[in-house]
Amino acid sequence: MKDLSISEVAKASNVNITTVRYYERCGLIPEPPRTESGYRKFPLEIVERIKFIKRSQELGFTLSEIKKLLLISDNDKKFDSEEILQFTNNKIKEIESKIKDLKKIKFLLEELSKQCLGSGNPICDILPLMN
Amino acid sequence: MKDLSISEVAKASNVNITTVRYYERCGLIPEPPRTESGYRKFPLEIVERIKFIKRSQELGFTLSEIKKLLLISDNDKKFDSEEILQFTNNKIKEIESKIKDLKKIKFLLEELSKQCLGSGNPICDILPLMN
DNA sequence: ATAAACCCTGCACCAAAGTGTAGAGTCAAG
DNA sequence: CTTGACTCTACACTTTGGTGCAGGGTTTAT
Repeated sequence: MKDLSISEVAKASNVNITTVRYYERCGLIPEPPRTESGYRKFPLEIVERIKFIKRSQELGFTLSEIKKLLLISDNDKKFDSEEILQFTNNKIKEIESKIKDLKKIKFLLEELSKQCLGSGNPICDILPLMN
Repeated sequence: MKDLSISEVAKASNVNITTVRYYERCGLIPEPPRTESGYRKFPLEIVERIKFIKRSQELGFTLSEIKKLLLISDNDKKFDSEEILQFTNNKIKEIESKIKDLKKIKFLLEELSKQCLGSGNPICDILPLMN
């Protein structure tokens, strides 16, 4: 198994090369080993990790939330069971509520789309959607 | 029906007062009428609109995406049916995919939570989650 | 009628999440 | 053995989404 250079990682995970270094600095990805001359060499799995980070961001999580989730999943010993349990249970509730609201927005979009097809006048009440 | 002052709006929608002005500047909420002396007076519905904006952000949408959605829902004449149809259909797909990935993360969290309870060693592979 | 509590504009500043640049070393192909 | 592509660090800059003044006018409660 060949390691990856930073630019290979960047290309494969579809982020900017400087973003990879930025994630390392922030502790979102572990510091990789280096070559003699100081070049980073990443294990293949890093690509999945970065994709996970990017996707989680698109789902509305901040880098610091994502970092905590990753550390927990890495089985970092910084956290005790109690804290993990609290974190995971909170996040689960948060996610359930996000799914609920995304479905509402989806419904709204479907209405808008329908009105567009059958040229009825759009009467789409977006506003009380989040209650 | 009494109108609302900017601070009433801010309090009711749980944002900073300056955020309300910011949203106005960005065109996310319409410019409200003013009193003689230049004070903004908002209709009650503005609160729902701002809540919708905040929530949509938490769901991973940017202000400019949210703006477009709101304009479309306002039946702004800037867009033709074709464009609306494209926009809504794309967003619907995006949302379906977000829901899918949120469910995956939820599953991961449930695994982590379980491992925490039954003190089995955590072997939770977060990384290939998004494929 | 005078504080306290509001509101206005304009501008500067802030944090998060990157991006770009300078200056220097490294590697690989011809 | 050098030219072009790649890497390094450090630091400055950018964009998005706001926040915080300063300096001024307004409203309300006593």
